[in-house]
Amino acid sequence: MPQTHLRSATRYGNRPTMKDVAARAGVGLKTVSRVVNGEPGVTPETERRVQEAIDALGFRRNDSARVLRKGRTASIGLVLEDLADPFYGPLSRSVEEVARAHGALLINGSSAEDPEREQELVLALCARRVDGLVVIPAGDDHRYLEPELKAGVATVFVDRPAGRIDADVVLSDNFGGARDGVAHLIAHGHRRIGFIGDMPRIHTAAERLRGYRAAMEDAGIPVADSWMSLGVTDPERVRRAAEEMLSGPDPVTAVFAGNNRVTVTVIRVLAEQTRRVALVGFDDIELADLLQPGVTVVAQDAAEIGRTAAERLFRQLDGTLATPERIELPTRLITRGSGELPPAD
Amino acid sequence: MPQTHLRSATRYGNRPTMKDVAARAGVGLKTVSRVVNGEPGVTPETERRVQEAIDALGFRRNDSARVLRKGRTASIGLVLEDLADPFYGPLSRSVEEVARAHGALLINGSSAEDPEREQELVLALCARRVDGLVVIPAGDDHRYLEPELKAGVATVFVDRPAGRIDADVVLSDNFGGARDGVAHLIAHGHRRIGFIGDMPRIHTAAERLRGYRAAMEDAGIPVADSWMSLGVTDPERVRRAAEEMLSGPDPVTAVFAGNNRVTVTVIRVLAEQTRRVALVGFDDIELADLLQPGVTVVAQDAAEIGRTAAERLFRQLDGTLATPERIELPTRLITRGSGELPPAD
DNA sequence: TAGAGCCTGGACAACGTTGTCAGCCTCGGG
DNA sequence: CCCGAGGCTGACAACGTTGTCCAGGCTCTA
Repeated sequence: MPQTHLRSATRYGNRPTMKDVAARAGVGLKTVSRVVNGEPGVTPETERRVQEAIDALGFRRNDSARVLRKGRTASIGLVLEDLADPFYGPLSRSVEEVARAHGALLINGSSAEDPEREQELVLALCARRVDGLVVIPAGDDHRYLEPELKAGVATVFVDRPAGRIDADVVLSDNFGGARDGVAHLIAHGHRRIGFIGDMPRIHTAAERLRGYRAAMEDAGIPVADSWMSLGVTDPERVRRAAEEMLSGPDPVTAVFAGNNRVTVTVIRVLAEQTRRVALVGFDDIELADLLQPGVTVVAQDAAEIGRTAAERLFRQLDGTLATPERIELPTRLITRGSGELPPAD
Repeated sequence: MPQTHLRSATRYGNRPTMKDVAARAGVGLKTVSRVVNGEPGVTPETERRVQEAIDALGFRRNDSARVLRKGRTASIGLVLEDLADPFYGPLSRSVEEVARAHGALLINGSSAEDPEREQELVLALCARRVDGLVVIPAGDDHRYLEPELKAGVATVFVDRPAGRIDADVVLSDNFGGARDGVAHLIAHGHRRIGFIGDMPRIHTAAERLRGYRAAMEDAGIPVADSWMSLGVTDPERVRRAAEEMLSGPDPVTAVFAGNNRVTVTVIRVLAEQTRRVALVGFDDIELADLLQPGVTVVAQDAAEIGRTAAERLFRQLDGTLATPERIELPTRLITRGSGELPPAD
């Protein structure tokens, strides 16, 4: 009995289909479809019978089949670095809100900062025929997306620009934010200011470093190599880097931390110091105002970034958008104490 | 020209199909399918030709069609309360890790603690024919899931049990955790201990309240009504509640905070007090160790909860699982200072 | 050298839905 | 009373893929 075999091999649990509903209600297939989709042209009486059959059988429309027929999936993909990072929670949430407002579901995945995994994820999402993609890129070459773009998959990059393709990107003014943060320290009398950041191959890290250098140069302060630590990322190495620049021959009186994880580690190190060292961090951290002293930060608005990106995505889908653009959102310096400490030699 | 009209109405951007690839490679449709899926029985030479055509056309398999044919979607749904809540980031991430290990994608949505929205989301996921669901319930009646369960959708509830249906659930030992936390305060000499928690209709909140009462009763301490604040959830009201129990006629010397949001607000309130008030919070919070004093908490392992739930989900899908079970994970008391303060009257 | 068996490739149906179109039935007007 | 219009309804094909099954060509052995 090939029929039976086929069913057991390809299905598990037998879900009722429109055909089953039609049979039970004694109507045609298409009539069921009309009722399910709220299309006009069905007698109230017929509709009632169909609805009854639907409820009795526990019918649920199969959206895979629907998608196959209609072309659009009403779902968008979000590829980010790590959902466990507090920066991405609100971002993801705001993207979801916008998607919901457009009747779309959100599928997401974490790249774990691995370019290969990013590509794998993005292509899996494309295979699901998501209507659009919001990508926080891990890699720096996105030419693999060209066929998708050509096929009409709306795409917006977030936090960092796409590599080697022309696409929308929404990001913070990393350069300006870092420059302002460092300038803030300079304004409070600091001259020996340390910088701890991620690998400069990451766009945001490079921009923030550039901001640091610009602020120093604007103030006419030459930067010692020992003040900069680039590419350290795990807490242990950040800790060592911080300790070194605090105890070297030319010790810093203030530190600019390149991202939230670095900031947290630096706070721990500073808490152990007897000397009061000023600190400004990029990215806000929770409870920053409750620490002693409060932590001064350059804050990005993750929710706003996500919202902007998602809205742009749907405008691409509406077709009301023309050429790719780069949208830079301002950052905000939040003073809470740690950045206003005077230099202590 | 109905053909043209159909295409423009249902598709946007023309994606190549296996048929197109087959035509270009000069082979049959099924041969392309074999190459795409790595099935055996294709000459290396033929495979090369097919692969070339795939690359040239930028072909990407349409998983909607595949799903329609195969029955399984290799995707699971996660419905949680709010991705922006720091508890759910790690949870979501660990569910995703497990899904990835099983070759599945994760679709997620936030219910915003609204039962209707939860149902809407869950049903949308079912319409997508997700293979399984991990749900952090907002509502307390999940009978609407019965047809889905019967149809074989694997389902695991997290953090709170399902309402009115029999399903797997993975949660923390909320009762035991709260009891231990309060007992810890009692052990440090406190007798007037406040409790601030969410609405008792939420299972976790009710259990934690029960733990509080049990610890007090075990110690033979009668509880004054003015020590308990139930159902407050927004920061402003939590603040008022905390201030009241601190300044009443029978002021508390310690507070047990029922969840992380409450804890944060209580910390702010206590920081303004001259008197030293002890605090133990349910749920860990970031940087809790850097505050003065460090915040003692009853910690849940969000990642472990997510992992456990997801693994159980896939075991349901393997068919290696029989009856629904309730899995309770232990909590961990982390002492950091605030819970060890002596009573100060 | 013939027959058996294997390997490769392709034709075809089916998955569940929706768009198209044609047929039926009813109702109102001539 | 008949005809046309318009409202309901259902038959059918198509979306892109995969499972089944068969044909044809090859190799290997007796």
